[in-house]
Amino acid sequence: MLSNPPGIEDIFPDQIDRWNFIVDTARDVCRTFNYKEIIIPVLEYTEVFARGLGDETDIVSKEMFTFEDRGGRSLTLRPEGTASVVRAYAGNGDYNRLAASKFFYFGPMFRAERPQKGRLRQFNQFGVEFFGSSHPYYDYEVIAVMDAVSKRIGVGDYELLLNSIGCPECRGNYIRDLENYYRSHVDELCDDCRRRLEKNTLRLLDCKQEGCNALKKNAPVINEYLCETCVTHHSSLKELLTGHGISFKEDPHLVRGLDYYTKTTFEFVTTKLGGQNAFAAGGRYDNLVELFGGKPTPAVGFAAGIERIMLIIQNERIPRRAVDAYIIHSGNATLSRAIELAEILRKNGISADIDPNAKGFKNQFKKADRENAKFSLIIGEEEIEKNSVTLKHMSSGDQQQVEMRDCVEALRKSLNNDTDNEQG
RNA sequence: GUGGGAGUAGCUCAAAGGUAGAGCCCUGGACUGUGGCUCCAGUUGUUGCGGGUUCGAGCCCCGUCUUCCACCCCA
Repeated sequence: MLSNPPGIEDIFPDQIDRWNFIVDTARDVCRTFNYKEIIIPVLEYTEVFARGLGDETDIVSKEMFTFEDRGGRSLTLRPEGTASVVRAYAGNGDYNRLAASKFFYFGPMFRAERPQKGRLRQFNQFGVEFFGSSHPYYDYEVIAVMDAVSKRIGVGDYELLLNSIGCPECRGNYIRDLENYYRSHVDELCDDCRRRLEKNTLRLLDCKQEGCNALKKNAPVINEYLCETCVTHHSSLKELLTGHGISFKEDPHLVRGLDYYTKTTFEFVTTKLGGQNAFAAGGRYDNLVELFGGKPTPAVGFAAGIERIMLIIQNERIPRRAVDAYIIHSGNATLSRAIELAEILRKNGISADIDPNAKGFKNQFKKADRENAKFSLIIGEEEIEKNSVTLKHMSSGDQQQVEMRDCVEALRKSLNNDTDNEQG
């Protein structure tokens, strides 16, 4: 038996209603904020990520699926979406000449990590990116999109963590002092943190080891280093969030794994994901478009993990999409009438299924039941003689015989009634 | 990449180194034109794969694959 590569999974139909519920909700929320869907490629030149995310980041240095094409150019399966959207935006005059552009996307991402709960090698993200203004309203807006998605999906008990990591200027001062502070305590650090000290000082604040955690208390805090512009931006954002009913928790230790962030960073976190806690994360990246060769364009966005949200709501009941009509026949002439009926129903937008091999009504009713069919339609010898069809409402068991030509109308009416009742 | 646990029927799980089992599911029957409930019967299988130890391995050993958990990191 062949198997999947590790961390690369199939999603079978029994999970699809849940999946679509998440995706449809996200898409609909984006629509209400006037974000436009963009489809970006899965493969990019490696340079897009190396330059965009930073050579020294973990993702680029050890987690990418990279290979050469036949011409010897290095290609990489995208590990995230933002770099691609920025690449696309920067290179497309139809959009980058506009005062503002608003995009969202869905799609699979690839990272060569060791799989565990909530962490796959191929996973799907839903992401939102805004280009064209440094106004804190847009930081608020993308956060509001994710907050609305979370609420509508029913992600319970989540928290929004918020921080500002400043602009390159004020952050530079901060990192220098942070580095000095930790350097003076280097013998108290764990091995990982000594490495972080050389590679990515900000990540020292993430360590969960006891010794390093203790050092955190007296470490310099980013807030005190932010320049006036960054401070103003951050407090405006906080006012907007508070003023519009989005609660958040300030976390001065919240840093992101990618180099491109400036000012705002945020994470939506929950305790339901095992060792992982974030199901969406993002921030502002005011310098990335320029880095990709575009004109300087402030931008802000986030990405959410669809599989992680699937895990969070795995015990919630999601309405199951079921076939409208299961057609039951008794072979021969009744089968060909049954097939005709299926065709008529389908052309009228009513979903219909049929099993040509089925023998016996009992057998077919069982299948209808298993398919969760709303109606069973019987076409047997008796119905053929009368040119009629018997409709059986499966949940109530009610049954009526109607003229063949009235079948579509009768079904349509009953299906609408059911929908109204469900909604009411 | 590091460290630990696990892998037996479609699923959830049993089986002191000595003949592979239960529940659910599935198939059929009781009920030949009526599903869900009940009862009865039946198939559940290369014990992940490959080696080794042993008279004998689902069980012990080695390797490998997959999976889970944690670390690293991240959605």
